[in-house]
Amino acid sequence: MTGLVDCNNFFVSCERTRNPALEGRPVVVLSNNDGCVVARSNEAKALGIKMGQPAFQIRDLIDAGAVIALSGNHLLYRDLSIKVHAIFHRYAPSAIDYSVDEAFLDMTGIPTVALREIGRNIVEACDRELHLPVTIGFAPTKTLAKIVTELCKKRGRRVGILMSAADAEGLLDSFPIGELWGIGRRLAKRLYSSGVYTAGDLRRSTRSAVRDSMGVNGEKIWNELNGIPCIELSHVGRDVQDSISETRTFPEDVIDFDFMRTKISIYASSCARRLRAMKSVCGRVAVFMRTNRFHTDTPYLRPGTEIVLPVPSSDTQTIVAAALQGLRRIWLPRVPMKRAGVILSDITSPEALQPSLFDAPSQSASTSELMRIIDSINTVPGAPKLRLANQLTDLRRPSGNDGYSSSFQAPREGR
DNA sequence: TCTGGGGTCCTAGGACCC
DNA sequence: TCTGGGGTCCTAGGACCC
Repeated sequence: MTGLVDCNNFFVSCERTRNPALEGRPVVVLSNNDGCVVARSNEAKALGIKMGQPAFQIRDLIDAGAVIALSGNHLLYRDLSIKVHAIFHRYAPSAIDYSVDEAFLDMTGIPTVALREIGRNIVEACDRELHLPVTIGFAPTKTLAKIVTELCKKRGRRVGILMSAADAEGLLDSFPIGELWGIGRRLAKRLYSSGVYTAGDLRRSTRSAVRDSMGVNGEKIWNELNGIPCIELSHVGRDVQDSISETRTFPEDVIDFDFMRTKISIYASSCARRLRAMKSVCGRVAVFMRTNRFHTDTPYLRPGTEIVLPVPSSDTQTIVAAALQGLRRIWLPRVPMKRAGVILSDITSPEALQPSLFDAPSQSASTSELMRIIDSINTVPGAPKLRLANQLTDLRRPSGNDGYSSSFQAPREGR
């Protein structure tokens, strides 16, 4: 058996731990730039507010006080995420952290009576210690556990158990295909057109038909619905990630190269700092820009490129230089850009590094020491105390919500 | 007028190897 | 005129998740 434990309306619940007045009221948490809804209380869901809905579409409700809209406080969410996962691990013999607010629990060999007991203990501990509501579903596979948890939430229950896939018939027929784990908007649309509307419909399809139309992932979902566990979470709990990125949508379109260069430099150095925190190096630095995809009167452009470093590195100066080299390559004069970002990939540990036969190692002992000292000074969250000079152009122009002071008066380039 | 951010995985096609 | 087969690796794009 597998358990899935999931925090209810996580970001909203986090806010409620700090402000009990939010209890029982329609609350949403908004994304960067207060752009769209990324978390909703049950009361907000009841008003018909959708996940990802643009904030301007519910502006009237907010202004009228019918909905409380909060900007995200991600330091708080991270802190509570760590604490709630610690509770999951305390009560489950083996837990795999799956997301900021979810974990899968390995319940192999646990008797049914103990399942319910463990489930209740976790729910009560999260309530008592953190005031965070959680829901738990147990089932023979991860996909079925996901379904059980979702149905529990809809029915206001906190613990649910599905002993075998054979018992799932009615459950699956009531579960819309578009809400199934692994089925997104595109696949759902295709499935509707072939007459598959529920998880039950999918399970009654033949394995080969599912394989042909949905590939290996579809086949895995089909297996899991039939009680055959086959989804491995290879990427979770891994010590190094595949990629590190920092990307932003700007409040206003950007045409100014200096402004864009400043932003790319800031994103790249932030990625480099996170890379060093993982004690890793990267071999590739990608940079991209996007025009506004909602403007139908102009073409949607998304130039991007990738720089391969001669020697993998975690040095801020090396990574920023590569990102800016990429930016110069893809820059389009006079084309307004709405979004941009930096992605580091080909991440390895420096010990595993194969040094180049002919080139001098790019990361000397002295730059490593410099980075160590800079990181130790920049430990406080928010705007770093020490940064590269090319991040110090005038930021009075559109700045986005990245923690950097917009009133900072800085020397122009060359000083 | 206003529309998020950080990830992973799969697939198809091209380049290349022996 | 006729021109192999079995692979790997890389990349871009698409799809998905929370």
